[in-house]
Order: sequence, then C-alpha cells, then structure tokens
Amino acid sequence: MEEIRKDNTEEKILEAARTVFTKKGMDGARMQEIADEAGINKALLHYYFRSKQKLFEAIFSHVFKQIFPDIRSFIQAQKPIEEKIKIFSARYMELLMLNPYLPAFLLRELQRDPEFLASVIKSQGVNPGELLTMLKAEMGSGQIKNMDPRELLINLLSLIIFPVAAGPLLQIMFFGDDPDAYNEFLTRRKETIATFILHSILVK
Amino acid sequence: MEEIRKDNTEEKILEAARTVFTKKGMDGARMQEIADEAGINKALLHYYFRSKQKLFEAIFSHVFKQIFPDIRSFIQAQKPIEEKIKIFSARYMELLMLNPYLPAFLLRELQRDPEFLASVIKSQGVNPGELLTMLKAEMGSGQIKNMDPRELLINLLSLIIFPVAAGPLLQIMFFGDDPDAYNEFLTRRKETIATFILHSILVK
DNA sequence: GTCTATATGGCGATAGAC
DNA sequence: GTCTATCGCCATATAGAC
Repeated sequence: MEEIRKDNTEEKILEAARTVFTKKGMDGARMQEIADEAGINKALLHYYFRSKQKLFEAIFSHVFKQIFPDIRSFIQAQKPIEEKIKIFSARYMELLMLNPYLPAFLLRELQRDPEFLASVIKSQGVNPGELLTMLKAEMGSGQIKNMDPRELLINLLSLIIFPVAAGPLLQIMFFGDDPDAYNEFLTRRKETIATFILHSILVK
Repeated sequence: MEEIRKDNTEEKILEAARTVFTKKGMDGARMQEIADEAGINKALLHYYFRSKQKLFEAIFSHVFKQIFPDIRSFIQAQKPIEEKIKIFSARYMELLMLNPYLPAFLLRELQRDPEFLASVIKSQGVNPGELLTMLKAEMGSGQIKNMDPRELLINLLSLIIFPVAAGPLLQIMFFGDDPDAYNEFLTRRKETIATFILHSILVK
C-alpha cells in the first residue's frame, strides 16, 4: 500500500529531508541543505515542521517503518521454510540495494538516541514475536534444527544488512573500489545468503 | 604489543577524545565535552592538536588499526581451518564486546567521508589479500567448499560485527531491553558463529 | 503560504596573561 | 604548558512584509 507522493510543499520537504538526513545523519544535516534540496527556503521548513528535531523524527519514523516492513507480505504462510527464507533474503536485499543509506543511518541514530528509538519501536508496534513463533514452529515440526530462533533471525539479518551498511569499506577493500563489481556481489547474495543459511539449519 | 598509556596530558586528551568521538561521532562530538572528559580546558586541546579535524583523524586512525588488527596474531598458520575460524570468531567478538561503540562509529564515519577512509586504508596498508589467499588454499586442498573467499570472509564479519553494531536495537526488540541477557547472547555467539559457519562450508 | 531579514545561541579557534 | 577571556562564524529559529 504505497502512499501517493503529492507534488505539494510538504511532500517536497519530506523527500528532501529524507535524502539529506539519511546521508548526513541528524548531527551532520543542515536545514539550509534540506531547503536547497527541496527548492525552498529555510523559513518554510520551520513553518511546516516546528524544528529540526520534529522534522528528523518524522523522517526517522518513516524510515523505520520502511526497514521493518510488514513481514507478512514477505512470507506467505503456506510455503515451506526454504522458500520463506529465500524470498525474505531476496526481497530484503532488493529493498536495501534501492536504499543503501538506510542501514548505516539507522545504526547511527539508534546509537545517538536509544530512548527515542525505544519510543518509536513501541509506538509502531513492531512485533518480532510472530516471526519468532513461526521459526519455532518449523523447528518443532522437524524441518530445521532446534536452536534459539532469535539467533537464526539475527544471523539472517546480519548477512543481509551488514554488507550494505559497510558497503563503502568492503567495496574499497575487496572489490578494487569498483561500484559495479560490488553491486554484482550484492546481487549474487540475494541467492547465496539463503543457501548459506539453509546449509546450516536444514535437518539432513 | 600494547602501548603504555602515559599519564601525561596528550594521552589524557587522546583517551577522552576516543571516548567522546566513538560515542557521538565527528559531527556530534563537542570540543568542550572532550575537554571536560580529559579534565582540562578547550584551549589546551588546540595547543596539542591544531583543530578538531586533526584530533578526529588521530582517533580514527587509532580505532581503525584496532578494528583491523594484525590478522596473523589471530590465526596461527599450522592449525586446521576449523580452529582458525573458531579462534577468529571468539577473539574478534571479545574485542568488540570490550569496545561496543567501535563498529557503529566506523560505519558512521566511513559513510561521512569515504575519501578519508580510503586514505587511511592505503596509509595503513591493510591487506586482506593474505587472508583471502589462505582461505582459497583451504578450498583447494578440499577442506572446505569451493566459493568466493570474499563471500566467506564477509559472511563471517557480518555475523560478528552486526549484532554488536545493532546492539541497542536488538536488545530492545528481542531481549526485553535487558543488557545482561543481551551480553549473554553475544557471549554465546563466540562459539555459535563458528559452528554456524562451519556447517555451511565444511565438505561432508 | 512563501519570502527576506534578523535575532539568538553555540561552537571552533585564537589572544594573551601567567 | 595551562589557563581565562573573547573573537568570529555558522546554524537554528523567529519576525514580519507580501
């Protein structure tokens, strides 16, 4: 259910703020730069959003919603666990490759203001419980090895998110600073991550 | 080979700057806060390090050296690959658990100024080539499955680094915001990461 | 709603006494 | 080497015309 981005000023501000904040972070972003990006002036930013903090919070909540999307749309309940993990990896990698700044942005800001993070989590009702219950059920039915489902989920998230978050570094160190080569590597991972995980958890 | 931290002013500044910079980042850090942490005044910071930028660069280089430590001290050449991976995981996790701010700090700053990052990498002569060659040799001798050694290494780093970098978030979402529970989880990973990896790559 | 002009505060950096 | 006092700039935020 995609929101329709209207061509009004508020939407232009939100899009500009998203661009600048995710790249520079709260501390590094400048209201002037956001205004330039939106093609307006600083005063108008304060007219629509009272302060930089308020504007940031709007962006953060939106980004958070995006990076913790509705899990049910990823994982259809009737498919076998192999399929679920394959689909989840591929879709999530695609999402991050389209928004490569998001992971590092989130990691940065959750360290800067953990209390605000906690409030966002609460207000948005993120419930990993459902996902963990599904994994536990798969373990109970003998499809995959018995383990702490949190560990499995965190392993999966690590393999997907870290290579994007650390992209600039890994690209330089392992791929001769060639963006195309690194993007190909990330694209391959859409499949290899699932393979890698499944080799570890499938009951032989 | 640990440097002896002398009790002189320069060392006090470096330690204070490290504390503040790794927690707040370059943009969020304040010279006043560093001075307070060091028990001196702002002017003295500029006396020892000309500018905030210079002080930051000193800290960044030091931290970078720490997080890309001499690999040879981790991995003794005569041991089997299973042992090498176990030792590497455990030692690296210990290092990060003692310095939980480092991963997020590095991820933040490498995005802020990729060119400075590249210059640090060059000047410090980081050579993952040696490590990749070792992995490739293990594959050639049939110990582990044939794959892109970069993929294996990046998977290993992902599983180690991400859970620390995203610690504050994962702790809230999966561990009832209990720091002790989360630390126990990380401690368990010192072993489970190696197990997880080895299940995927060992030739049966 | 949108703009220009300006107030207000904070921060990096320096001057200069000791 | 270490301090106090201060400069000068820049960023957020507001006042007020249109």
